[in-house]
Amino acid sequence: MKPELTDRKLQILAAVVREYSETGEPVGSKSLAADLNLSSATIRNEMSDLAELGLLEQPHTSAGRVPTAKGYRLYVNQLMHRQPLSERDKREIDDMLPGQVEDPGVLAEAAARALAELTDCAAVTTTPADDQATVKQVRVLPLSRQTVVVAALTSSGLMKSRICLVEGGVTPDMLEKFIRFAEEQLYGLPLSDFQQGLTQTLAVQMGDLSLLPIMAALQETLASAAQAELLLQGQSNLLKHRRFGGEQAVRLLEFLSRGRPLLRILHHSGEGVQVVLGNETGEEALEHSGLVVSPYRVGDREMGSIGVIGPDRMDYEHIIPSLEYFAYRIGRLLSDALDEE
Amino acid sequence: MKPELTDRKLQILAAVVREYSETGEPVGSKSLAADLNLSSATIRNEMSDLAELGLLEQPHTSAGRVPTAKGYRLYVNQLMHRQPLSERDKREIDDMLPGQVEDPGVLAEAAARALAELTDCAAVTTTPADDQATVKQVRVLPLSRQTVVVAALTSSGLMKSRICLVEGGVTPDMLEKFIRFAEEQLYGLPLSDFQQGLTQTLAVQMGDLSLLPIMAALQETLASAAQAELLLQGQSNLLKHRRFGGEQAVRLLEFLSRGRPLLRILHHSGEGVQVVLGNETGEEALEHSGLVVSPYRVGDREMGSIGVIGPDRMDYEHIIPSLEYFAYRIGRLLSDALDEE
DNA sequence: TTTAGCACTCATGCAAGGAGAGTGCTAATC
DNA sequence: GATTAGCACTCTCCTTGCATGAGTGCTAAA
Repeated sequence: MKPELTDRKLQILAAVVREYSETGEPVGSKSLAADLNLSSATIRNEMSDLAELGLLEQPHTSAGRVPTAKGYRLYVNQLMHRQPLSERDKREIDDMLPGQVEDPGVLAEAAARALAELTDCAAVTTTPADDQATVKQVRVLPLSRQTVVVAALTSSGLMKSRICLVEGGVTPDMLEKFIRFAEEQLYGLPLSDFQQGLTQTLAVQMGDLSLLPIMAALQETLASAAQAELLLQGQSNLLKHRRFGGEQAVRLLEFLSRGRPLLRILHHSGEGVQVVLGNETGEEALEHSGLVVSPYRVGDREMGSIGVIGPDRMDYEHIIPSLEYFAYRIGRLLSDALDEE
Repeated sequence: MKPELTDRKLQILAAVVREYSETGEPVGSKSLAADLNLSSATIRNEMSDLAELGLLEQPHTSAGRVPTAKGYRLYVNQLMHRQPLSERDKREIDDMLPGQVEDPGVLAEAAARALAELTDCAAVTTTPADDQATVKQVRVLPLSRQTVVVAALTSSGLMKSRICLVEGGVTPDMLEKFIRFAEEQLYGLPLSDFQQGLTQTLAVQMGDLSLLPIMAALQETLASAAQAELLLQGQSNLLKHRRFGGEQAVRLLEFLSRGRPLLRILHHSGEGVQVVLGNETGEEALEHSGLVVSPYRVGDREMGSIGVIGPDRMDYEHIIPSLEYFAYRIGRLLSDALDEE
């Protein structure tokens, strides 16, 4: 039958996790004896119990102990206490971000770059995307004889555009008609309305099939405005961590560059800062790695995510508050740009 | 005194390069004997001469020979004959690229991704950027109480925008005034005029300092439109090549993500497809790697570059024609979008 | 319940030895 | 005079054996 999970056992687990995070080596009983005022033998007994509980494991018979995923999870959820960010740290982060948002994509990229540098891990952000945002402005600009550029601005401050080929050219008449239609019928509609191909319907409604290609381009533009893009930085940092050797590194980088599966993980994590252990995702490529993820929001609307990807034994106590601050700061900057309080 | 560089020596050099490219192992005299209808002893003599000429070298006394940078350069310049691309290959490439340009950035990214996948190396493209392109259209769209979005379209089909904070808000009057000014004074000017901060001058010319922030945003927008962006794909492919182990891989990836130095290399390479050997660049991070680079053009104007980054012993004979075709195709697609012939 | 002591288990590092690949040189051959 | 066969020599790489040391589990004493 299972041993009981006493308070002291938890303390020992925490100590093992901390030491293991620092050194990356299995931790033995002796190295903890001093810290905890107990003999190594006592600790050995306790560790043996912890192993039985599935919280620690041994790489081989005569090595020290290493926390299991379950052990780590327990630590992260209950044992860890976050190290608050100093004012200095905050200022450092502020300095790495733009003072105001000139372009949401640029902001997201700067944030990812800063976060990667700060944590020595890979960092990922999504560009702000909100399919509840609405169509704010639409413009159609002639580019060449047979092409126009369709541009759309959303209420979330995102500007997107598409080049659109119109066989036979475009007359000023057509443009005006299109713009009028857009103003009357489309302004204020949420982007989510444009995910599916309702182009046809709209074109018919417009009563002019020659505008179909422009309508199609506009729809694609709006659809893409609702789509979050993934910005990845600091992949090379991952290689520095001994944890990712050979095969594993290739798999991990390849996974990250695939984009979609990573997006899914970002979306599925909940409210505030979340720790996701690689093993828990079922993704083979994420073995031995961990993510710390947080959404950022404008007002009470989730606009995107920011996250750190590193070895599962990264320094959560420090990274979590940093990430939290990043998310807060990004939200703040975006809100400022949109005049929202 | 130096041995003469006979025809047969060149043949042997070529054979060494080819075999080395395939296997990555130093190549011995025996393995070439069969191919060239000579005894291994003869080849040994010749190889010894080639070593004296600085074209081959030995990792250690009793290993086979490896081409030096000089040897590789000679091979690339004179000995290699490109393998023409099959129609099938061309179609495959066509299928991986969009059928028409909807957005230049998307095209560049798709090309990089396709190229990386095809070559199993890293690939890089720059977004089209031409500082001789001109200002085609300018728009200012109100976003919120205190912000507007300044958008600009260039003659090269690039649409860029910036969010711009205007303390105190913006009146329709101001907007109209600004647009009129832009239409009259700025349309047709080359982007290169906006690289330096001539904002002040223009604002004074405009006679209304309250428009200064908008003018500044416009200038930044136009400056950024002249700036090529770097799109990198397939970094993880590099790790698969045994050539990049440990330290070297970190340095290389880190170098790539730095961006600027890579841009410099892309810009400095000449007319058509160029092979750049890492050693020749003086960049330590590029040791053991090679680049194949080509500009792509619209009309006779260079708009950007596309390149492959891999181990210096990559398969140039195949990669060069592929890259050439990519460059041709990108140029073609862009030309189509701009109605140029 | 805690601790000291001890036998036991493995990973790791190092030295020695053998196998194999490839060379350079010399002398024979075409 | 160029080419080739033969051979001694040099190095790397792999294997094996052995010593070392960290760490454990168990038992018996405190």
